[in-house]
Amino acid sequence: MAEESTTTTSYRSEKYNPHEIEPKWQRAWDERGIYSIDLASDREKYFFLTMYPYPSGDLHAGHWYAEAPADAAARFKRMRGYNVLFPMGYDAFGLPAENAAIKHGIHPAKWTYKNIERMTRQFKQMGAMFDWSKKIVTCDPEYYKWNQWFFVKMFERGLAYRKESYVNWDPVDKTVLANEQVVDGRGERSGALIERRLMPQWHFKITAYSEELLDFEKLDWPERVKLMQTNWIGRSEGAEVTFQSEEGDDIVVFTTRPDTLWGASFMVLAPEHPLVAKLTRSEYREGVETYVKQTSYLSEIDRQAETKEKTGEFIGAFAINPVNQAKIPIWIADYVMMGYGTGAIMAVPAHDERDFAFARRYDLEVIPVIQPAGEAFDGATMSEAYTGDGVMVRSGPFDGTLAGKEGAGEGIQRVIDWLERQGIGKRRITYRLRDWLISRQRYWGTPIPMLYCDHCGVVAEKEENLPVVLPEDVEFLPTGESPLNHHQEFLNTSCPHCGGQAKRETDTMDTFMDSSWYWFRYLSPHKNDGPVEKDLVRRWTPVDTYTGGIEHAILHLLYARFFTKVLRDLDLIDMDEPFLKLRNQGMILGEDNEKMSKRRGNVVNPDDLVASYGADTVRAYLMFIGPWEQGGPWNSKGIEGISRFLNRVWSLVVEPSIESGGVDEEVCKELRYATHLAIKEVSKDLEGFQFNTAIAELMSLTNTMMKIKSQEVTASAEWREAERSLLLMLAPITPHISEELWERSGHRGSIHLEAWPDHDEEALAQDTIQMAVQVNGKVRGQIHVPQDASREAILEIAKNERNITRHLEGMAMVREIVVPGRLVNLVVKPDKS
RNA sequence: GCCGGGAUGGCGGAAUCGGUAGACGCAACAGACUUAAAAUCUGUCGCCCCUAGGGGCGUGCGGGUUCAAGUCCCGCUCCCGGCACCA
Repeated sequence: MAEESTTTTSYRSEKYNPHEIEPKWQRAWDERGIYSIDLASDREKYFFLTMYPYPSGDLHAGHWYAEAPADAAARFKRMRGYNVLFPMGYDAFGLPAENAAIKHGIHPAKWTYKNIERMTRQFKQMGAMFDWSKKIVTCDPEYYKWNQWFFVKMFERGLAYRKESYVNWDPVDKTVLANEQVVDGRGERSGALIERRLMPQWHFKITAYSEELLDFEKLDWPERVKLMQTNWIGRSEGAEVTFQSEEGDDIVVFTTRPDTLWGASFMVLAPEHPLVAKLTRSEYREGVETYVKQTSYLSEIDRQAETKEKTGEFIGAFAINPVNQAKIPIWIADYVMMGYGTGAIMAVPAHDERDFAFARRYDLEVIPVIQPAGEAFDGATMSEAYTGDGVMVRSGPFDGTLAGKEGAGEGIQRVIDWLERQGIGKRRITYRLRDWLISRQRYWGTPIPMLYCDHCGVVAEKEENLPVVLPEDVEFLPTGESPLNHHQEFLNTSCPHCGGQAKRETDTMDTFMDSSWYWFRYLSPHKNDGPVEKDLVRRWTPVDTYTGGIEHAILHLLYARFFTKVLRDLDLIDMDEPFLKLRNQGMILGEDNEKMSKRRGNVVNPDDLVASYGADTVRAYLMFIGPWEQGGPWNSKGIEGISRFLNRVWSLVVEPSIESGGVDEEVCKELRYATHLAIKEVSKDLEGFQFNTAIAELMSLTNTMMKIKSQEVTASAEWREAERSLLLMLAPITPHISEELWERSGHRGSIHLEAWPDHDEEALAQDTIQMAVQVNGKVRGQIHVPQDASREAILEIAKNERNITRHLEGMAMVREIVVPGRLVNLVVKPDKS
């Protein structure tokens, strides 16, 4: 840096130099420990949580966008007097580490910890107030031990179980993939066509909590997130009805439209339905088996992709409709899913679009049984299914009953009651939600602490033997197969019950397990006699505010809610919900308004930005760009504006005023008004995560101060108040420059330990107010009236305004509207007299 | 297909218990400072008409309610997100 020949002998440079002050204050804060939290303090707690990142290796613009504004919001809470816990950690298990191992021959652990170190350093450059003494790293045995402990507890309670399940199998990488890792039917990594395979897999019984998970009563969450979860859980009310095959086998179907039972003209079973093999007649067996085989090859994704054409196969058998003894053909078709309801449906083509399409394709009967007024359906000529309300017809005892899903639900309820009385059906609620498949055929994850003993069967590892440590001396095969399958020492062990030979489970847990309870662990990251510290949990949770990306609206947030309820039922905690308030930030886009990607070359690198502008400018610009929930495109010119703003604040405080203008009482009063208006607005904005408007307000206050700055004014109490307030309000947003200027303007102690300023409503009272005057709804002039002017007085002044008088000429008054503090509207019409 | 969210200057965005549209910033233009440029400061800045005082139009499109509509209602268009044969 070039030496400037300044006249001052001071050690400090008079120009704003973030590269000098930012590292200086980061060190000072660290040394003084101003952000280390006392969890036992009596002050009111506030748990501010942001979603911990995956340690990919570099803090990118998206991380900054997620964390810097969250840091500002957390700092604001702290200045408001709360004892704020704002922790950070790493979601450190997962596929990329394993891929790096296969590709570059570096061990996942080494790769991960190296990344964590680098990212932590980058986080510190941001100037965030994370208390790093609470850091957790999920791939550390002291963390994942408790994943295993929970797993065993859940196994003991029947909440973790093993069953055959269809999975996305990547034949090249020889592993199961999550649905998100399958793109257009191909493996994300290998590009291979994904197959559907039936494999024994561990599951968590999240469906046991379906109903409770639909209750968002206590939560201040975005509507769309609640809605997405509600849709995902997919509750449907209806009935189970038992049909019978001609041979007397019970075939149970689920329907939400029992009022259409009399219109069932065929039945469809899922190809995997257990009765298919038994019911199929020999002359149809070949066709049916071919069809079943075909569908089994299709992954669920392929099966869903073919939404247009419905296919199926008649199995040669018939079922008896219990409501009218009608004999209807039984088909199999892949549009019926084994995983939902009972895997069997009664098909009512007249009143269901899918059944209708199927019926027309295979020329099956269509029997209308719901008839809206003024129409007469004919099954043979109907061109589409009728799904609306109407009167039941051809429905035996129910003819004439109003039925349907929309308004008149009466028919449905009455039919269900009747079915129950007849003993052929019962009321039933089904959910779309499936149990959580937690097995992953991977290395870099928490080992599932289960064993397979020749004598005792499936047994859980003993608590004192936990953690089941992931062996480090493994060899990664280019096939992508988990090295645990070949690690003899890990694989072969003894049964904790009988002591005999046993094999370990080699699957590891889905990483969503780690993130389902991590926030509890921040309270006692190194506790070794239990997963959580009960006293601290009672005192500090639930989390008051949780922030993160909308992409976790369903999975992570639903799993975390489920886990909280499980922990409650295990008597570990006493709350129902983990996160009281949720806010989602949007996505920061490239300058071309597209998602940032290396391929597009529109990536902005925060390290470079910090190098040219300093962290404070980057923080503030990310907050200024637009509404936080909305995200938006980066603008390399836009950040210049913030840079200018901070330079203006700097010179406002540091540079002496050369002008002299005399103290004007009016000017001081206006300054006080501007200060208190800013305090009021900025407080409101930060409370509501409106960082962009908060900064706009601070800019306005700065502009006002710049305009009136003079030797005399800067000596006034109003100026000192304005300057002090400005710095205090900037502190959460731009912590370094605020601290530096706080010190330079003669304050002692850290600004970050100061209280947030309060506004004085009296300072906002004005003697005269400006009002717009409209004539017939168009603004024609402005008037100034005393604060307490009466309606009559206001009208008097309005009518005498020059331009208004002109517009009133030759007009007759129809109506006079006065909106206090806002405007006057004079409604007139041409005077005919 | 179904369910959400959105559309405001050249650009990012303000303003929604209906009450002066365009705060704040970017870009642009003009001026001051400078030999010059950069930086900085001052001013202009929705479109159109007008010599001025002013006036017309304007928040995706078409209607409506109202003294008053970016905001409420009805009908569309386009964009973004979620779910996708869930019986």
